[in-house]
Amino acid sequence: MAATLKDIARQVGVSVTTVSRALAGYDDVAEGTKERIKAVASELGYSPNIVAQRLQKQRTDTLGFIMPTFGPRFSDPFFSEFIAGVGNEAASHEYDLLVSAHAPNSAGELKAYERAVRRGWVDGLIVVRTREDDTRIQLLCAHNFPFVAFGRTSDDLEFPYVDEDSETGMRLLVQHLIDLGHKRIGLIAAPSGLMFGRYRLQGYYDTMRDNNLPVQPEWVVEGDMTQRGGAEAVTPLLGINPRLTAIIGGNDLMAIGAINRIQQQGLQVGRDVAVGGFDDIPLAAYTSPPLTTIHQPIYEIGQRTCAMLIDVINGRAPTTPHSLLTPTLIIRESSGNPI
Amino acid sequence: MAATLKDIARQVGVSVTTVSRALAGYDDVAEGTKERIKAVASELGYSPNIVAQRLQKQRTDTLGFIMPTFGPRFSDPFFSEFIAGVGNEAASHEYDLLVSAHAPNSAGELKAYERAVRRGWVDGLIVVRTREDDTRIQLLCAHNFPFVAFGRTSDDLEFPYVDEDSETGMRLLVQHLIDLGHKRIGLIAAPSGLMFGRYRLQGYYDTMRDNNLPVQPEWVVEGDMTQRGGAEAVTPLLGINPRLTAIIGGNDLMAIGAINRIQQQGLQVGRDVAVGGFDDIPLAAYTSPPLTTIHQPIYEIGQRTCAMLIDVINGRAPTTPHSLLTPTLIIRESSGNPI
DNA sequence: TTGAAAGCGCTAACAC
DNA sequence: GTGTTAGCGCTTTCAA
Repeated sequence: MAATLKDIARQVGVSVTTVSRALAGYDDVAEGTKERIKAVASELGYSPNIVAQRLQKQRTDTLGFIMPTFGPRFSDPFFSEFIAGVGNEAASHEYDLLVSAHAPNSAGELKAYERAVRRGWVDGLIVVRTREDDTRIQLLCAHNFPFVAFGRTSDDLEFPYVDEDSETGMRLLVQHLIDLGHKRIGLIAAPSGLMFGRYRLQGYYDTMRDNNLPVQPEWVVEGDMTQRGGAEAVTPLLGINPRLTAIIGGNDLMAIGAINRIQQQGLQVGRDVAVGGFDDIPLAAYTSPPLTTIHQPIYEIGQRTCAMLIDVINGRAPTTPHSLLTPTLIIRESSGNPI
Repeated sequence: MAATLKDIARQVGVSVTTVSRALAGYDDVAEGTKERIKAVASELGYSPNIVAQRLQKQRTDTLGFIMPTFGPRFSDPFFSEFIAGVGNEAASHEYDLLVSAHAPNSAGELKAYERAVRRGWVDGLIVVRTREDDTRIQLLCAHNFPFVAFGRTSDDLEFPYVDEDSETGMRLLVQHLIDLGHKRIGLIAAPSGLMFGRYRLQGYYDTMRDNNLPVQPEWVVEGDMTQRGGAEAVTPLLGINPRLTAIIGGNDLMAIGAINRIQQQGLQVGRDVAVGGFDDIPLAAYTSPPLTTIHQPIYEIGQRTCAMLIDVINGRAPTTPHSLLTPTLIIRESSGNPI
């Protein structure tokens, strides 16, 4: 099959060692030999066997990413953009990216992490969608395994992370709605246990309180982060009397589901009910009406997380082990005019 | 760091070979020895070094997937769902999935394929979004490297693929619109060069012709597969006089962009202009109005492609080396009522 | 300037 | 039953 150092050595008539050194560009190889070796190497279409290199170097130059995915028909734009960011950054440092998927909190998920830690198939891991009491992170910390998280946790473990300031993001959005005159604002929250959901929830409560707007418990409903979940969650919210004048989706997907259901009920989004989202997925600009939302630079976050991980792996202390990005408010039509 | 066979061997007082065999479950190891070895192994938290195993076995148990992605802010639901399908199938066969991303037709892309072929870091590759005159496939065929494509090509190379029957899919959609009374139907086509775009285009032309409906050249405009592309492409289409009564997006993303732009022009989708898409991404059911489209089971396609690749790698001839899936028409509101 | 030898961790053919 | 030996392809001392 593929040519090896041995093949080249035989053909040129030198030792494997010399070939290795010639190709590695050491300058203790005679010019002539080097030339011949290089010629034969390219003639044979040689490239080093990466597995052998890795065994010898005792590192894999591979990063792992275990996607926490619900069900099969899963299609969260977050992941494709995040992977693109991580992947491109990894590639630019000559790292590969190993991807797998497991349902969050499942036995399979934790096993995948354990295997990653023990079997030395990746040099480090990227963890996303952190959870309160996150067993993945506890495991990684306990084993002192290199990783960087996108998101924080509630316990007091010390680890490097990148996160967006969801709380501030949500404050921007809620305040925007309040400034438009809304007082009864509902929220479709992320499933409890997810850290970012918690921050978003906090931002919602705090902003309402700061504006002296009491929140009724039934104004907050949990959704499963999908359009369908958003649509289903909005039904009870619309049944509330007096009617809510605004509804926030804990992410854009749920906001889009909510818009759909609101319209099905014969109400007009942006006039009868204002809607806001969170994430600013590419589609958000193209819904009808276009979605007011909070923008997070997912692609850049992916890059940054990846760069940080590579630093960690190479024993370089990241310049900023905890980086918190401030999201921005994108006002479109779904939040409507002042009332 | 991680425990090795040698560590266990030393501690138990046997040879590395015996340990290897005991752990592999061979029955030519004395019960007592086996017991002790297993005990020490688990005590030490041993798991085999995967890189060493791979070097020795001369296979990586890893599949490669190089995503053809345009620009950074890229977020095609197709990919996340496809990866999930491939990844889960791979995992169930104990294969890993290595993912990277390159712009289609870029130099970097082809290099990535060359490296994959030469460096033995993956046992096989998955190729998607096949193109006419596809250099990736030519390369893979020339090197006899195991791969399976999602999509066909225009040349007569023989290779295993899974594909959806885009032509039939498009026929279903166009006929549906014609049955509703439409005669002037525009199309936002996929970029030329993409095989699936070609089939879809063909399905469009054929169905129009079969219904004796002449097509004006300006009815067909190319878009770049994104919402933005769809929105931009729709502008010239709307300028046509007499106005088109229906517009088809070459994929759902473009259809969604088209809907957006049509509405911005003050026209009502499903009444003034019917719109159809292609793919049935999860969001399609939640646009306003919900999108009439052609459903393809991306997740299953991913699984199937992956399963086929694993067969190929293991020298099993796939039962069906060319599998063509028939898509189905999903009628929602964007195509409107009969006119 | 070059080569022999060892070793990364594992498996397997072949003795004992 | 168990150990010895060799080898996967590569890098890296250390001697020549």
